[in-house]
Parts: sequence; structure tokens; C-alpha cells
Amino acid sequence: MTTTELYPSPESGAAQSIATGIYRELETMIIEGALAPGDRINEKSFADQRGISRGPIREACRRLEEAGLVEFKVNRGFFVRVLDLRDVLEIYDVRAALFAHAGRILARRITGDQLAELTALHEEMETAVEAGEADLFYTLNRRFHSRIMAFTKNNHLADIYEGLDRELHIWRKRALILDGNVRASSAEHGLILDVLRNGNPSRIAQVLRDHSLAGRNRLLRTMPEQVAWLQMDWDDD
Amino acid sequence: MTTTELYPSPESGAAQSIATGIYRELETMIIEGALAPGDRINEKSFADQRGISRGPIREACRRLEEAGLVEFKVNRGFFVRVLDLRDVLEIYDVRAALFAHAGRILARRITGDQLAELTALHEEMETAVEAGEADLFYTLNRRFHSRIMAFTKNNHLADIYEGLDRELHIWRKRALILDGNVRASSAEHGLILDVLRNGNPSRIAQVLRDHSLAGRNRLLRTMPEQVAWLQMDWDDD
DNA sequence: AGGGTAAAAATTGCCGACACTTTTGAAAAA
DNA sequence: TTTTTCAAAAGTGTCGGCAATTTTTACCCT
Repeated sequence: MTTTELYPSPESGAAQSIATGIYRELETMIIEGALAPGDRINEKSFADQRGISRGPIREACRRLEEAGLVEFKVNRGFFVRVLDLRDVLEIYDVRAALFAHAGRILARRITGDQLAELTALHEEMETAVEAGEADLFYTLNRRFHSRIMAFTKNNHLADIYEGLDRELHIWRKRALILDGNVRASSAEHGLILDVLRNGNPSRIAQVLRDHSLAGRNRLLRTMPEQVAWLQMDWDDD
Repeated sequence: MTTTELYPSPESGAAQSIATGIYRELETMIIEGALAPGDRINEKSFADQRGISRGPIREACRRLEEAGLVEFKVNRGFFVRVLDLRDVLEIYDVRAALFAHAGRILARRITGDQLAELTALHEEMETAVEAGEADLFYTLNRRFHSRIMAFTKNNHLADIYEGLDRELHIWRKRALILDGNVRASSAEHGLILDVLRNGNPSRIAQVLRDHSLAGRNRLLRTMPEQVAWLQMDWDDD
């Protein structure tokens, strides 16, 4: 039919729902910090600002709720999830186990191309460290780990990892921003590449696991005051 | 104000949104098989049958989408997710790693009460096996594993596990329904309890991991034809 | 028959509206 | 000043409706 075009098609021609776009927008805002933990997502003003209705926004928020980025309270709306220290420690704990598992898989499966890609990322990170570009390092660092997970060819593993990574995002940035942490982290990446090239599954698993736990500890060290009471209940294996 | 009551309050007085109720209803229907993989969720008829509008249903479906139980296609709606064999193998793989990790945690953390609860479940399962009550065994079996994860006190670990378990639900039922599988599974539970009482972390991890992989293999054996081409790419560690 | 095609029906995508609940804030009470 | 009250404002929960799209049906041509 040739009535006026009611729904302006998405800019790049890719037909997809508004809800999906809003989902991504909110996800980014939460991850980048434009929406802070505890903030309420005001459906009405959010909708009005974009000239859309609240339906798609609520749909997007429901997805974010299930993803753990947002919390829903009846008659009060959606709130950006507040991660307490316990959450962070839990996530690092699972994350370490997932990396250990990924290491075992990659011991048998990693290809030369993949090693080359990781090596290139590592070299970029080393450069970023020398240049003091913490933000760049952080971005590359995320990618480094993400690629490792992708190389396992286990989509569920990779998806679960990405979900945890998203939850941690803000917190981890805090930990890596400190120069010493960045250098230590980069050195560990070098070790990871070494053992990946050699190929002993247990050793690879151990190194990846240790790297994740070291990251956790680096984060903890940025907030010594709040940690004491939990520390003893969350020691290493 | 004293206008007519527009929203009949939820039967049991617990104030919560329709969307949440629908989410649970759909989740159950999918898990129990009332909705088969590939089925479309017809928003309109689903809404009309319950005398509600489509809004809450779409919100519920968005959550199910993020949970991986449902797939969304623009302009075509929500479809119950179809798990192919590859998905199942992926999930069992991650699941085994999570159980191994849970085992390491429980080696230090499990209490006498928790061991007693698991032992009681195990005994019930043994009884169910003798009585040939596969459905009862299946229910208790799910609970056994769920409790193990809960005992780790790591909510993220437990949540991720529950998510995977939900995805696997229908497939695993198929595997356990065979009598020999049930007996083997129950015997492994006995071994799990043994090693949990002794407390060597690596051994516990190994036994839990093996139990999960054995479950995967039991499932694979119920579908020998479809498996051959994948088998060699998915061998054990 | 078979295969294509176009109108009709069914369904999704989104919006505007209104009942109901929570929050705000200003006046009244302590 | 601090607390309480309570009504207005703001915001959520859900609905009904209409445009756009997809699916079905009915028809035509070969």
C-alpha cells in the first residue's frame, strides 16, 4: 500500500526493531558509564527524547534484566544493576574457571593464525603500555581475552564469558588504569602466548586461570579498605 | 480514587507484573514440552486466551530471548529455540567445567548438613531406580545437581548453571529415561558423595567433571546415527 | 494438475491513552 | 526546626488500535 511511510527505516537499511536498537543503546550507556549503577531508567523521558513510545524500551529493558545489567522493581521501574564486591569476586571466580577450560580446549585446537592474531594484539598492547595509553590497552585487552574465548569454537562458552565480561566492565577498568597493573597484565599475556605455543593443556589452563585471578587481585588492591572483611572468605585455591 | 478496579490483583495477593507471570508460564511450557522447539509463540492468540494484551507477552518473550529459550525474528515473532546437537555438546562441555570448578570450591566449603542433604537425595534416587520411576529419578537428579551448585555460594556460578540446565532439559530427559543410564548415573552419584566426604579438591573436581561428561555420552548413545560426523571433533580431554 | 499471483486474513511493530502507584514537595502539626 | 500529612506531579502497567508485514487463500493461466 502507498500510504505515508510510518516507520522510518533504520539508517543503514538493515531492517530491525526499535527494541533491538534501544537494547544496544542502553547496553552501551550502562557499560560506558553514561548510566551509573543504581540509576533508574526513566521510560517516559527516554521515550520522549527519541520520539518513540515506551513499548520498545520496556522490551529492551526486559532483555537487559535477563542479562543482569538491569534490575526490575514492580511499579518502580528498571534500575542499572549495582554490583557489590561480592558479585565482582563471584564473577572473577567463574571467569577464571572458564579461562582454564578454554585453555584446555585451545591446547588441542589453536591454530597458527590464531596465535598470530593474539601475538599481534599483545604487541599492540606492549606499545600501548610504553606510550602510557591505558584506554587503548584496556580495549585491546578486552579483545585479547574475547578472542581467546572465540577460538574455542564453543559459542556457549564464549557467550557466557561475554556476559560476565560485560558485568565486570566498569569495575575492571578501574583496576587496569593503574600503570603497574597494566604492565603486570601485559607480562602475563606474554606468558600466556608462550605456553599456548608449547601446548601442555594443564599448564595452559593454569596460566590462564592465574591471569584471571591476578586480575581479580589487582582489582582488589585498588580498594583495600572495603575488602578486608571478605578477603578471608575468598582466598585462592 | 474509587473508580472500578481495572486490574484484578493477582490471585495470591503477591503483587507482581503480568509479564513476570507470563515469563514463568512460557518457560514452563517450553521446558515441559508443551511448546515444542521451532513452534512460534502466537502473541495474539496467547493474549486473547488469557484476556490480556500483547505487551506483557512481548516483554516476557524478550526475557526468554535473552535466556536463550526463544529466538526472535523481525516481523515474524518469537520461536521456541531449536537446539541442535552442536549446542548440546557445547553446553555439556561448559557444564562439565563448571562442575569441576564447583567441586574445587566444595572441597573446602561443604558442610555436614549439605552432605546429608545430598546423601538423602541420593538415597531417594536409589529407591526410584529400584522402583523404575524414571520421572521421579529425573526430578531428584536435577535437584541433586542444582543443590551442589547452590552450595558453592557463588550465585553467578549457580545462575549460569541453571541457565544451561534449562536449555538442556528436554534433551537430557531423553538420555536418562533409559534404565541403564539411570543406574549408571546413580552409581556415579554415590562416587561423588564418597569423594566429597574425603575432600581432595582435584579428585572431587575430576569426579564431578567425569559425571557430567558421562551424562553427555549417555545422551549421545541415544542417538548414534546423528553423531558420527561430530564425534571426532568433540572427543574427551 | 501445477505453478504462479494477487487479494484477503492473520499477525507483528508500534503508538497514544488511561488507571494505578510511587514520588515529590509544600503546608500543617509538633 | 523537625516531623507528618496529603494532594499534585511524575511515572509505571496495561490496553486497544492502526499501519506494515507476513502468511494464507483463492483464483487464474498454462
